[in-house]
Amino acid sequence: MNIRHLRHFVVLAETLHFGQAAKRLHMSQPPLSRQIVALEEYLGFELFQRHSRAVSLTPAGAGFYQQTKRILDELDFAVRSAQAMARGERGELRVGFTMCAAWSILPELLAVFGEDFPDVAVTLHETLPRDLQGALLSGDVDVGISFPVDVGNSLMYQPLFCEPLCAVLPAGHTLEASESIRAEALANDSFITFPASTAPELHDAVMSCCQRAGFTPNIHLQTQLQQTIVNLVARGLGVSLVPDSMRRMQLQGAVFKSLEWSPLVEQGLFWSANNHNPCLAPFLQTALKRYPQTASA
Amino acid sequence: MNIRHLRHFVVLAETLHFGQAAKRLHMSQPPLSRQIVALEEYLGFELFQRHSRAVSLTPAGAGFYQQTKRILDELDFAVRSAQAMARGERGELRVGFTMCAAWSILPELLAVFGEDFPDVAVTLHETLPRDLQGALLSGDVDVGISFPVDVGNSLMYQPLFCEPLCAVLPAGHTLEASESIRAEALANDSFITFPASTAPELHDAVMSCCQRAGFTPNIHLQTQLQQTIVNLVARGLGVSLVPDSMRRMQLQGAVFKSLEWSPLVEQGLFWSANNHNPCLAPFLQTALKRYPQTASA
DNA sequence: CCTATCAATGCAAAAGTAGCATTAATCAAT
DNA sequence: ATTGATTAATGCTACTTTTGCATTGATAGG
Repeated sequence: MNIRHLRHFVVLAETLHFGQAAKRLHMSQPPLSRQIVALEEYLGFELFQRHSRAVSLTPAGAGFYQQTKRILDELDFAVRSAQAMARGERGELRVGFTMCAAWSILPELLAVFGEDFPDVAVTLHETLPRDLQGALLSGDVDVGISFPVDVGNSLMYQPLFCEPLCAVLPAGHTLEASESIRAEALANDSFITFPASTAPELHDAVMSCCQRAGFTPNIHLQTQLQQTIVNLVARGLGVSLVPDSMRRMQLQGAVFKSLEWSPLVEQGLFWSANNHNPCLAPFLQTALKRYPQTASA
Repeated sequence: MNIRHLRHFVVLAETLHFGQAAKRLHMSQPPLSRQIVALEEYLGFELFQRHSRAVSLTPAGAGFYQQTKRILDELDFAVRSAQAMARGERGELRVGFTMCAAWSILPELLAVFGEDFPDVAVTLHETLPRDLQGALLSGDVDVGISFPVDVGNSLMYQPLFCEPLCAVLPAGHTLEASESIRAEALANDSFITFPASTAPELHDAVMSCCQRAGFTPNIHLQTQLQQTIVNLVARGLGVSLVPDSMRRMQLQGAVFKSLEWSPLVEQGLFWSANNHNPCLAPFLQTALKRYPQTASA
């Protein structure tokens, strides 16, 4: 039994005329007759009743027609669906990201990707920057969004987005009224930061910002997440320099101030060169389309 | 694309080893390789990743595997189901029957048939004896259960069951206490009968019963159905002779009495010789098995 | 560096499938 | 009743596909 046999059978069942069915199948009538006979012999029962001048379905043939038509449709759908999966237009994509990405580019990336590829199911995984590399290499996630971290040779990186730092102060701070401030003005404040190992690149940016302003920050408290830092600042426990996108976190008691000068902090996409999830390429492409890279580092 | 391609693909997707898959498919390894390549070329994407020493499914291949496996299972089921339909073990059977059959052999026939052929959906159609022939010839029903009526040449008949008549009297009738009665005793009662055209054979039986007893029944009321006759008798409107199986109609006010002599009334199966419903033969066979015919007219 | 394992390829035989021409059967119109 | 037209089946040959055997190519492990 062949798919062709079945397709021929379906057409014949619909036309009930060997000649016309053969025409619709772009073949001559004799082979169609033979195909049907062969199918009947394989199945072990008659599909059609050959009356003198007319052809009609037997009851079993009619039942088989309904099933066969449905199954052929499902097969066609399965083929198209698998082809879409191969093109990455359909499937699953697991995205690992840092909290900072969640406050900056992640929502926009997901919105744009979801518009272009509505049939890709995206699973989100909050990840600390230092865990991202392992998650990518072990295959737990397909793509990561984070500050640049040390990449092994099988990990790829594509920068997407740069933003300055901004200062976050507790309400009532002497600088609350200023439009924008200089980092120097915070030289005597107590700082809330995070361990260098959590996000080296961002840590470097904060430190270089202070160094350029001629002071070493007076570190009072350390935590992991930027959003925790903002929370602590809001409770009056110190000041900090955080990525500008953290402004979106509108928290009573926390005031964000632009810096007159700040290094740029970069975020981008990481992925494993060994990952063959076909949804990965479309995601990278969509991300680049949304955040075009003018030739820079 | 061929069903064989798909079956080969499914086995390979399960073994992930060309050699073992080929063995399970009772073929050698090279044609299997070629089949898979051909399938991949037809589909337009890779189903498997060929690593140095291992074979693994691509994401699209994994999706296609699930669909394909399900579809092949459905196809196998459709084939078996259609084969069962061709054998008459599955399908639909429309049974036309008279009210008298409903009171006598129909329930037993349906019970026996339902046990042997649980997957045949039986549709019941109450029919007046005179309408049965038309329903059979037009294909509205597949088989009829009735008294023998005039059969055309394309209508087949198989007798199944014979039963005597019995008398039905209103409660309080002078014969109420008798164990069994002679028809002569009803010579002066007013009779409730039915038109000869409704069921000629049964009508003949009633008339011949009275004739043999030496009287012509004094017909007071006529209706179509035996059950209506019994109802009218129960309301004291007369007496009647009805098939013995009508005793099952236990109606207050109606008393059934055996006759010391009665002609036998026959019921049997009718069907059209042109009807090719495969469920018909199993039904006839089951009926004959339940009501075996000792060689008689 | 060699060997074992596994998938791919070359090639010839076999099987299956197609089309053309023709036959067989039956209905419709003389 | 006879003829003609229509429709499905059959005979036959050419072509395509599929198979198995033998072999090659590639790679991981000893």
